[in-house]
Amino acid sequence: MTQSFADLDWSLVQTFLAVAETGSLSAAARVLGVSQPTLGRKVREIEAALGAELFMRHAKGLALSETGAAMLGPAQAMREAAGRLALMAAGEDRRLTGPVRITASVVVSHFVLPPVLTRLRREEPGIEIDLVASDSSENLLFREADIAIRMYRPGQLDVVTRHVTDLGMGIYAATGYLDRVGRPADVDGLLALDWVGFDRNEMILRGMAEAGWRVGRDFFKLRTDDQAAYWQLVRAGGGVGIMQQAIGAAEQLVERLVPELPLPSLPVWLTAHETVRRMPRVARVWEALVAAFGALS
Amino acid sequence: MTQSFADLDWSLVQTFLAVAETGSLSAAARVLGVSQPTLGRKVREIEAALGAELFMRHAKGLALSETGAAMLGPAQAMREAAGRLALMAAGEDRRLTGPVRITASVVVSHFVLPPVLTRLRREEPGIEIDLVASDSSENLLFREADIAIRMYRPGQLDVVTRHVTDLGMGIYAATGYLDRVGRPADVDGLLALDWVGFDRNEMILRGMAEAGWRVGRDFFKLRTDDQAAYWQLVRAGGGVGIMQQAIGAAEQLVERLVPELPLPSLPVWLTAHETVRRMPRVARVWEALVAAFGALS
DNA sequence: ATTGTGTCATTCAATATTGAATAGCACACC
DNA sequence: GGTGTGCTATTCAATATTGAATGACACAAT
Repeated sequence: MTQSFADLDWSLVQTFLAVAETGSLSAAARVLGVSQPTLGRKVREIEAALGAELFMRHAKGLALSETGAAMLGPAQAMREAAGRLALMAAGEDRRLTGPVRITASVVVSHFVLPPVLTRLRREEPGIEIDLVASDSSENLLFREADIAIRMYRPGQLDVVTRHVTDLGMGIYAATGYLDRVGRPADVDGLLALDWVGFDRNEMILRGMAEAGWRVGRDFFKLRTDDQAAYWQLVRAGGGVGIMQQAIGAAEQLVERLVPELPLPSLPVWLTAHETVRRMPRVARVWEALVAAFGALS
Repeated sequence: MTQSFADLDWSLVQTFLAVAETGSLSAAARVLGVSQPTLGRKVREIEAALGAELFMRHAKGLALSETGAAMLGPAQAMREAAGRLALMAAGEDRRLTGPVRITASVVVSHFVLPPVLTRLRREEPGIEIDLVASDSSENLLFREADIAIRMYRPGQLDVVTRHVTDLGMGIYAATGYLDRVGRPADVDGLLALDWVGFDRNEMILRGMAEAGWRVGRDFFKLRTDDQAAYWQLVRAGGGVGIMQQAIGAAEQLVERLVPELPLPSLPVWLTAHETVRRMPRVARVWEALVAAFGALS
């Protein structure tokens, strides 16, 4: 029997939102931690319940229909309310055990956090960590992450921020690349080399401007906003790039260029909603991150 | 593994709301159409997921804790958003088959609608009807009902209203009661009898005021706001009461008193959200109700 | 034309969830 | 004290749901 509108299962709306935002059942399944056939059934279920086609099926995923697009507003309003609800409950949660979700940039996730979190897991086996490697800004207000590690000071309301370190930066190029083009003796020689940069992300442009180098986007002949891909391009000899000293130093395939050149360092901020920050297990992870980043200075 | 806050199953919030508003697992189970053990498990599940105690258990049900009370706001915001979402989808639903939810007062539900809905079921077997007998005002904005039958013109925004009939009212008393106290010859004799009235509901007081009878709440020696109980009290000889003529006429155990006395009639309004009203199966039920109430005039 | 990739839809064994039945409790009524 | 009522918590057979495996499809790359 078809259920009434008033009886719509709200978890179906959750499913709808995930599929709408990822663009496919498979991707949404990965995000939600369920299987693709399960999501397929749930999408059909909400479409049947509402008597409306919310998605148009394609070989490479699902696109929102007009109806589906119209529903995004209220669906996102539900998520906002659900996040507020979770925040209220967080104030009551005194458990030291349970999950903590951390979001950090791809590079920090790959190179900085693994040893930190591994040690924390040994010290606090009751705390489970979800690490979300993402260069986008998660919304802490809605409990999409408990702690965010950022390279800028977030300006969101009601969040606690703490400056934990400044990451020293260095200029690197692959040994193979340098063997081929020669090692520059000065800044002019350095700037004449091929450079790897970001695409739309202006962080490097701003950093170079701060160092007094007026360059434009086309100065970089290889561009990507994916930070992991960025470093792989540099490692592979794609050109000169900028990376954290701790990461560059650990890499055998690259050489640091012109080490005496002062570069602006990269500030690292921990961020959390103040209610969430007070939860015992989040506070414990926060302390561990403060100590770990402090040791990097 | 304890799930993360971000992964909270929204149907658990739905459960929380139903239990919070009904005050017990058993009552909420009846409302939601699931079993009491199922709701018991789901309440424990959301409490575990949020790491907070939302309810205080009692022998006669569950009372909200402070945390639970604080969560009502965002939970109700979710329901509001879910209702808006359902309304948007309703505009797309062109099916003539499926469920339609009607809410009407207890008396109309008991005495007027059964033959109407029975005939409609024969004519449109693809339409399923949920009849909610309730004297409270459902919220049509949130799709808590598709069509409401009311004795007053609703003032809600975006709803379509239609005045379908005026119900003639009459004064009745049980034959047994009248045999015992005598049949009044005039209005003074009538007012000297015992009367059955409402408790907090002022509808009868207002009706009598309109008829020029200034009486107070204590004029009624038997009082209930439950309209079915009201009529049963009159039928059982509890005193004089006012009822729709169609209902009074069909009842063998009562007699109409002072038929020449003009009473204000009771207007009947059909109400539906305008988007919902356009859905084919809701439009069909609306037509059937218009025709049925029209035949009562 | 062939191959590889990522997608959705289907099947069915495995797993999870549900609800009937029941126990136990608190309270009101007699 | 005994009985009736309405509640929550527990057990376990019945039922529903899930996901592994698979087929089919569209598209890009070769």
